[in-house]
Parts: sequence; structure tokens; C-alpha cells
Amino acid sequence: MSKRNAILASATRLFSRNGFQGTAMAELSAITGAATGTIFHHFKNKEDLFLNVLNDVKQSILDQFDRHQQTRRDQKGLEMVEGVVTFYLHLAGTMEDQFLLLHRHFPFKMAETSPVCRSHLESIYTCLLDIFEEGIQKGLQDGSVAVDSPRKTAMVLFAMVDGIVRLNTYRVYDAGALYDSLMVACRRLLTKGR
Amino acid sequence: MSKRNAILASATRLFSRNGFQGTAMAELSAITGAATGTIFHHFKNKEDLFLNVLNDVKQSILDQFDRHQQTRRDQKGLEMVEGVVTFYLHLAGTMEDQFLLLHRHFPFKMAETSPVCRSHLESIYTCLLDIFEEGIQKGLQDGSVAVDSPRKTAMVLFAMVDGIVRLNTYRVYDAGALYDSLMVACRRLLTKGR
DNA sequence: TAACCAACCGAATGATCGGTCGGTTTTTTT
DNA sequence: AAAAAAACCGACCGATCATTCGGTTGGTTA
Repeated sequence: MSKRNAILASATRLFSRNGFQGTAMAELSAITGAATGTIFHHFKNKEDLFLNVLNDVKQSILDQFDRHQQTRRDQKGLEMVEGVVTFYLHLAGTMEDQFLLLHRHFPFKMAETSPVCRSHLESIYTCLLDIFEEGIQKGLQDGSVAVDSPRKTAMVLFAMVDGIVRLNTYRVYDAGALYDSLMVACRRLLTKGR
Repeated sequence: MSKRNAILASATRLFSRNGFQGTAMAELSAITGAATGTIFHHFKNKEDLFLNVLNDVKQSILDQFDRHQQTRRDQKGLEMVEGVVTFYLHLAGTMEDQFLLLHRHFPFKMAETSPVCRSHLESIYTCLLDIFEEGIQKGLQDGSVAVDSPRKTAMVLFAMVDGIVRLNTYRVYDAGALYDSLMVACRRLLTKGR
């Protein structure tokens, strides 16, 4: 692996676990074996380094969901949404650092001053919400879903799923056994009566 | 207001908006007009200062919900839960800094090494979940709520409501008009069919 | 081979940080 | 009023931080 990629990989872990200000370039240097001068040769400063990390996070998350979506063309809407929720929970486990990064505060603060940062975050959340909404729209047509506003429902649904992932990350409670309840809630939220 | 309280008030704002490492004692000194020596006279170090801030946050949140609960003795379970959700959204607006603090990452990281910090966080989340669960339990008895596991449902419900507050805080999207959809989702989640 | 260039190095720098300390002022107690 | 205690002050300190810079290396091109 090139030094540049090694730096990006370690930076992702450090930024997500220790935050922006909690990540020291000297520590990153020690972990990757790259001199501090090398880091600043590849990235013009710390913020630029994080922006590149965030870009990688965006790419990998978008890739994962694109690939997932292509395998779910022939399902009913409700099943699609349930599949997306399950996949989201799965990804939150396999791409722990990337999801942790999105649960931190500093990227959203940086987005207030950095248009590039804001653009990355918007791409990620737009993609996620679009996928939820797509399933809901399809479900409205095939009758498996009954809701008023697809977009708003997608946002509430996303807030719920992501909220569970957050509860699980912080381990204030054992939210591990919560996935079944989450799926039940998901189905209730999308269907009418019965 | 005493210097000590002025320090606590400003520290709450700075910690919640700029994070732990992003809050400089010199800045806190400048804002409050207290010399840095004075700050360290009242609090033995930066972490101790934050622990006192968190304690205040805990007290005020617990007080608010205790007072709210006393006015809702004679309602049906479902109405109680809906009232709590509305009150939670209301508080997230009036106590913005306190809720923002709980949405940051560093208190949970500190909880891994500081039992005091962990205790405060547990008190807050236990209180909130208990209140949700209480309403659900009551609803199960009076028939206004139909769910399998009250505790798990309370956690999913809390994750959903808190997730919406988070979406609103970070303003990636205008989640302001989402409260109606949230209440609909809340009702669907708690009731069976019709 | 000579010239070039991107990747790489690590000591040095100036700014900033949390925390200390010796002292003064204000309040409380006796 | 005298003494004791608590609140308060700000210059100072050592550590740490992001970033710079002059120089080396190794591969590619002319």
C-alpha cells in the first residue's frame, strides 16, 4: 500500500475515534511510519487531510449501497425497505469507523465553513434518504406500504435506524438485542392496520 | 450571579458548541471575566469542570421531566407517551446547549474512563427511557397501546425521537416540518392495526 | 549520463494549551 | 477590629501542536 493510502486509512481510524482536534499529526506519523513532512507533502493541511478522508468515506458508502440496490430490483417495496434497513445495520458493523465519523459533531461544524465538506455530507445523506424513499415509493405502488409523505417518512425511518446504531455505538445500554424490535417498528411505521 | 456559576454557564455553552478539546480555558476566562487562576480555584482541572457541567445538565433535565410527569397523571398511556415526545422536542429547543452536549461524542468517550461521567450519562438515559416505558406500560393496561416488549419499544421510540432532534440540529436537511410525521410514526409504532 | 521530479525525511519553529503559584482583595468568623 | 478563610488575580511554565523547510532518495525521461 502506498504511503498516501496508509495515511488515509489510519487517519480515518484516528479521526473517527479521537475526533479532529484529538488527532495529532505526530501520532498519525508514528502509526503509519511516514514522516510528518510526508503527510504534508500529500495533503496541504490537516483539514485537507480530513476532507480526503471524508471523500473516501462518501465513495465507499455510496458504492456499497449502489451495489446493494442492484440486487434488489424484483422485490416488493416493503421488502426493499426492510432489506435496506438490514443492510444499513450490517454496514454500521463492517464499516464501523466510517459510520462513527458521521456520528461525530465536527464534520457538521466544518460543513458550516467548508463547502467541500458540506457537499460530501449532503451527498451521503441524500443518497441514504433517496434509497429509503425509493423503497417507500415502490411500496406505495404495489400496495405493500401505506404512508402519507414518502420523503418525510423516509427521514423519520432513517432517524430511527440511525438512532439505534448510535445507541449501540455509545453502549449506554445494550442495544444489540434491539434489531428485532427495530424491524417490527419499521413494518408498523410503513403499513396501515392489520 | 457568582463567578462560579458564570463559569459553569459559559462552559456549558462552549463545551456543547466547540467540544472538550475545542474549549480553551483562556477563552472561558475571557468570556466570563474570571482569571484562569479563578477557574482552577473552583474546579480542580478541565475534566472536573466538565463533570460539574454534566451534573448540572443532568439535574436540569431530570427536574424538567419530573415536573412534566406530575401534570400528566390522569391521561391514557398513549396520550402520555405522545405528551412526552412533544415535551422532548420542546426541551430540545429551549435547552439547546444541554441536548447538543449529549449528542456529542466526547462525554461517552470520557465515560469509558470516568465512573462519575458514566454515572451521570446513565442517570439521564435511564430517566428518559423509564418515562417512555412508563407511558407504554400504562397504555398496555388501558388498551391504548399494543406492543410486545415495553422496554425495547421505549428504546426504539427514543432512538427515533432523538434521531429527529439530531437531524434538526445538524441541519443537513430542514427537519423542522418533520414533527407531524414523527407523531404519526409514534402512534403507528405503539398501536395495533385499524 | 544528465536533468528532473515526486516521494520522502525529521529537526526546527512559533503558537497555543492546561495548569501552577505567589500574591491581593473580599467575605466571614470570632 | 482582628484573624481566618475563601475568592480572585495574571504572569509564568513546560508540554504539545500544526506546519515549515532544507535536504535525500529512487525512478523516469531526454
